[in-house]
Amino acid sequence: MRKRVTIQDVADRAAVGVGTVSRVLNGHPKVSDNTRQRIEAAIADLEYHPHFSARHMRTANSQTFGFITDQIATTPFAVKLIQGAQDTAFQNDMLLLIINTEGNPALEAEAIRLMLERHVEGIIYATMYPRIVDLPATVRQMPTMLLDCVAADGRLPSVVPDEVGGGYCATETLIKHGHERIAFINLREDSIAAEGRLRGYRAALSHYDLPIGNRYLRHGNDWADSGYQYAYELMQLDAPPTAIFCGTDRIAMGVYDALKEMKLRVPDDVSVIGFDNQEVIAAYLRPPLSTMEVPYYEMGRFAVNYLLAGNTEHDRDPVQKQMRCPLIERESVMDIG
Amino acid sequence: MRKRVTIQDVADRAAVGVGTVSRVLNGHPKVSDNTRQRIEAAIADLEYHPHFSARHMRTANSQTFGFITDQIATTPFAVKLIQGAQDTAFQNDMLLLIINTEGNPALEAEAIRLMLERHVEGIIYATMYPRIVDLPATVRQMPTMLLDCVAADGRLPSVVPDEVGGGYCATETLIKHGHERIAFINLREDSIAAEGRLRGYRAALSHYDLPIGNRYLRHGNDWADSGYQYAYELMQLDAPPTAIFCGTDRIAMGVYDALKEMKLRVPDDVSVIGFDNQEVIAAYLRPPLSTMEVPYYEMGRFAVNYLLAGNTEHDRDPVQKQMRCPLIERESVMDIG
DNA sequence: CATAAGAGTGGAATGCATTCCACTTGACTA
DNA sequence: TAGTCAAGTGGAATGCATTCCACTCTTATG
Repeated sequence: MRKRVTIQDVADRAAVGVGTVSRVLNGHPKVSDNTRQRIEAAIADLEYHPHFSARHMRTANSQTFGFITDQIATTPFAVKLIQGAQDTAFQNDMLLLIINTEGNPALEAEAIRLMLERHVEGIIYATMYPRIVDLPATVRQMPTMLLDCVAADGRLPSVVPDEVGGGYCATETLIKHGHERIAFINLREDSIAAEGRLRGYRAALSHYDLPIGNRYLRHGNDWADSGYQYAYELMQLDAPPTAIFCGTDRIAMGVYDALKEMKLRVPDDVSVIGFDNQEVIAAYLRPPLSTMEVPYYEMGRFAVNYLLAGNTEHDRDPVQKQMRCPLIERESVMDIG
Repeated sequence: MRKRVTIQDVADRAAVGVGTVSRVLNGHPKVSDNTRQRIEAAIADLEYHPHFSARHMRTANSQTFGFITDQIATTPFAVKLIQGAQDTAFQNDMLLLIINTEGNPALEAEAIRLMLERHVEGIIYATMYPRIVDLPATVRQMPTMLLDCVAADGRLPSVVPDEVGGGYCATETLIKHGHERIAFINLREDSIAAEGRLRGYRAALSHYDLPIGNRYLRHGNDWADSGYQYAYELMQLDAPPTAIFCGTDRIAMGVYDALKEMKLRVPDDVSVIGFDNQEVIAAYLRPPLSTMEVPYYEMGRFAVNYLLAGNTEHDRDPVQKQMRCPLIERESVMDIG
């Protein structure tokens, strides 16, 4: 193994001082063109690469963000969050150090410690569904951004999807297609997502002067089976709904199955709209499912950009960004009658 | 911002030399208990954290692996690969630096450069479906492991799923349930996965003395629509199959739809078996789909363990590990008749 | 023409943990 | 009792890029 090429070797070869090489490396202005070229040639000749750690002994920036997730495997959404963050970071010459803690507080503390030690320039803490988190106090030592969650004390900046807006938009879309009896099979009642989507559903009904009772409202468990079960239940009502808004695409999957068994066609007999835009489901259901997309990629992007912008006023009034959920139109919604 | 706590501060507080503190930090043996305790107390008091870069100036180990993926977002499998690698790394005090290159060669070279600069102790290069890759020569400078792909020249260690074994097992399972007319709707013909699964299918048929013509064989596009289309086609044959093995769970999703439309029940009329164990589909189809699982998590784990073991004989005969795909039994297969 | 102002450059000091040589002590051996 | 050895310890040297002060030329200014 041959010895490492250092900045001194480059300086020697180009017959300049190390300071000048460093200036070229870091794009400082006051270097003559002639010198710059000689140095660049030397760098290329020697295949010199700066030593990351040596560089960061003097400068604070590690060009690295930490990315902590509570659960990766359970949901496919994680990837988009990570990818949005990763792409944006990479475009800005930053790298992401990723640790998955499975929500285990001990691992979490350890993860933060390791990141602190490596002088990450900021930490993104992402959860796989919106919830309230309470992070170890150690994170306050550095810029931190919450992704898909909010701090218990509201003292950390965060990005979450605009659940209310999504629920509103889905419902309004159905209303604009002439539907008046719109059912909503929501996901687990005790989640932030469920609560927001429900608020949006009600707001839309009320805005268009439709009744907002609980007749057409159900709370499922976000899996397909509850969609299946409640679709049966709803369609057996005296005045069955003409449209069903589902809290997740998986619920919609169950709804499709039930409707098919009842010989009802989507969207001719019943319009269906989902939530999440979980590609593998929504795009391959027949007919393809119209659904609200949660902009995970953009959320990841936003988080990194925020950190990059260096808004580190931790304490007073950090951003609590709500990201709009766009409607992905496919073929499961049509005008009534 | 108060000044950084250094090892010197700790040494002063504990009234020892820096060398001794370093010894405690790194668990070297020759330190008296008394001294060790004083130093540990000082570390705790001062909230001292070693400076990663400084440490790393003298020692080669960066405690970091690089993880490069060609595509993250397109498939939900990525997460498992990442998680398996991440968990295993973390358990061994290593961190993962993750870069997603979307298969763009320029980004790939840049990613490798950045990782080289940071002195990662190894690189894992993961693709989202099994294929042959040709990596920039720069990776040969450090231990490298391929995940779900193989090197064009076979000179890098790799882990891939045992596609042949998976195809064999799926087919054999159906045979053992008494099926003799077993269709196979494979995925895109030109992929390594398709080829392997087909070989396994044929091997099983042949091993049990069943005809291995192409009558029941179709090549789809791995989406649901080809499953839908070919299921119709197959069931209209003179002697329709009694079981359908699908190259992906998405294909199985389409098959289910077609069978339902034809009023055929799964598994009573037709048994179905998938491939991939894509949870959101397989577990929520009705009935839940039996399918072959690709052990992504274990593959990630294997890759890290291999790197950890420090088997760096790049050149001569690197491992080409094939990971067994287990059968996940659900409810879509039953005895014939 | 003297001098001020810049441009360009060299290189010592710096940051922090590790390593290793040299040293002190106390215990044990002959 | 002198001599040997291991355990325990201190601290200077080290690794490498950045920073900043000091210095040398040019070029412009009065």
